[in-house]
Amino acid sequence: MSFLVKQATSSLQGCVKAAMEKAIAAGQLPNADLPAFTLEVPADRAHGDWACNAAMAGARTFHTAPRKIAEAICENLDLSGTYFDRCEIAGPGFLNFFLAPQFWVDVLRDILQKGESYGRSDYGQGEKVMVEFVSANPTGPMHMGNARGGALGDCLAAVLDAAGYNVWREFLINDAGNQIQKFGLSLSVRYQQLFLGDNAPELPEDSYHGEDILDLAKAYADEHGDALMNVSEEERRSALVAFGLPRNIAKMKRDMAKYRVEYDEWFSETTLHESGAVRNVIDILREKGLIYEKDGATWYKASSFTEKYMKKDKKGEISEENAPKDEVLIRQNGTPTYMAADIAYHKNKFDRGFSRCIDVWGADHHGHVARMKGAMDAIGLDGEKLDVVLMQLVKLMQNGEEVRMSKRTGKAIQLSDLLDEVPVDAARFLFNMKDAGTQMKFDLDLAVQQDAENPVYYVQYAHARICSILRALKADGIEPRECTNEELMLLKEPEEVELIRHMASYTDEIIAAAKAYDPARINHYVITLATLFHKFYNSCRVKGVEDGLCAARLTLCVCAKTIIHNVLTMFKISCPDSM
RNA sequence: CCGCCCGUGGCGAAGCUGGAUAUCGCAGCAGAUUCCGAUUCUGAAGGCCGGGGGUUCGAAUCCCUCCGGGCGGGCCA
Repeated sequence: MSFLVKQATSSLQGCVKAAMEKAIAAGQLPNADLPAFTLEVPADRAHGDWACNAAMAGARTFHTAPRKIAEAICENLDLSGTYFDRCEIAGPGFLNFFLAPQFWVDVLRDILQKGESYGRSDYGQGEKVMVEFVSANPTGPMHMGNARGGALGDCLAAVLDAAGYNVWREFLINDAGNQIQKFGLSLSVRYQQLFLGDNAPELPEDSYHGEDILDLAKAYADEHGDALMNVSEEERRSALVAFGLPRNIAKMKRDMAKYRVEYDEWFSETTLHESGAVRNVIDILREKGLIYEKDGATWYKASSFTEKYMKKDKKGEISEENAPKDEVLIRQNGTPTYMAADIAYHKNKFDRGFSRCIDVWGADHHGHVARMKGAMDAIGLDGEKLDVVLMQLVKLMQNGEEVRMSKRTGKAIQLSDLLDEVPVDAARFLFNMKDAGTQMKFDLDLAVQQDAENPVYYVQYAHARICSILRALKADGIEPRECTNEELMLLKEPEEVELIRHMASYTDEIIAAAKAYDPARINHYVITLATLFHKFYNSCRVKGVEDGLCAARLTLCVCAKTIIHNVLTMFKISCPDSM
């Protein structure tokens, strides 16, 4: 089912078209193709509820001054059967349409009737989409970037769900490959250092220097003593990995749970190697003649596939410096690369029936995007169905200064540290304040602030305030009730109409956020909703006004409460009745 | 060198599938509560939308170029 705003817009679109055709038939406009035009909500309320640029857009094709066209359209306009009651011509030739009060009444009824499902739509037609996000390396603790990725990915998934997609949340556990080798090596060195002191080997530059590695080595030593000092290096590493990896993964799961992120699946990369899926994609590429051997390694002829997804210059070419390269899939030493595993992983996703896969990656992976999309084409899938949301990195700020985070120094700010200091509500809301592509600063001081400067409190306060009003009136024996049209039409103060207008656009806003993969839009939306409610509250009284108006305003409160509740619940943020 | 992202009042941001007088918050100034929660609201002040060029009826928005900041260009992931 379509929703009211959409209904209003499309009916208006039809009316304007019909009016132009009528004007042509009547000879008021020259016979020409109808221009493409848009309908939008003007910034200035004096310009009506909807504005149309058809007259200006048609100036060229009709060879007529915009205002004349506008007059011709206006004269032939039939608004009966729509929510609009009049049209004005303004400025250079804008057609400004004004909604009849019945529209606002129906918006309120719509919200009341849909309740918790208000905002949901069938835009996505139940299409199966996967959002893979965070997928942090299990060799160490999760950091601030993962905190942003977690909020972003989870909220994106929530928005897609509300927009009618069938959404699956997934975490890829990179429990295989090079970084696991490095993990084993690092653990082994730390373990030996516990027993050998200065005689122990040193930790190589490019291994993991974090404190967590030392902690794991100690934990092993506490439980099993020096048993691993007398075995081969290989055996020692694999024992330590077998000990450390499950602990790290369990910690990631605990952290994500605390962060209120629930995955449908934690997918293990190892299964791709064990099941032969990695070998399988290489075989597929080999059958297509896309594999060759060089320098003892196995290469995939990636360049022509990657090229399709790279930005071309004016001449439609890619500069030499940036020319796509072929990729190694199996190293000289016989181990598959991340590229090989990732191709297999994405094939696995599509094989599971997802028609669209969305990956949330750090911006430092952007070079990988064109390669992965190209690889999908190469194995006979469709790279266009893989969407990557690149997320810029986060700077943690405290006292106006950047708090450095570095895995190397071992003094990294971890996700679990953050969640000890900052309420989950605040973290989830603040990390979803900006579009993924924008660099962001996370202000620790603001996040723990319990006042209106902190947007999540501002929004929660609006909800608590509405609940308080409802309580106060209930104490007087007044409860929300069904209102007549006449009663609801008493809501005509500017603050009331602005509030309803904004509430009417909620479903649209969710769809827009889903289309743009930008859940932060909903945070902005709900902040504005809270602001408009506070403005209404300050200029219109609910309690103590005459019965019909009181009932209507109570309805308005219930509707605002419903939407704030729906947004906060969707984003897994608590929605207090009092604070 | 090449590529990706970003640049909007003192600070932080919204607006970016082109529309009318560029929006909001913070800091600072002036105000509002006998009354539903002041964690709120009202008003004034503050702008060559990084610079320049182009596209057109119209550009913060699209294109080119330059400047400034972040990130990347592995048989790392």
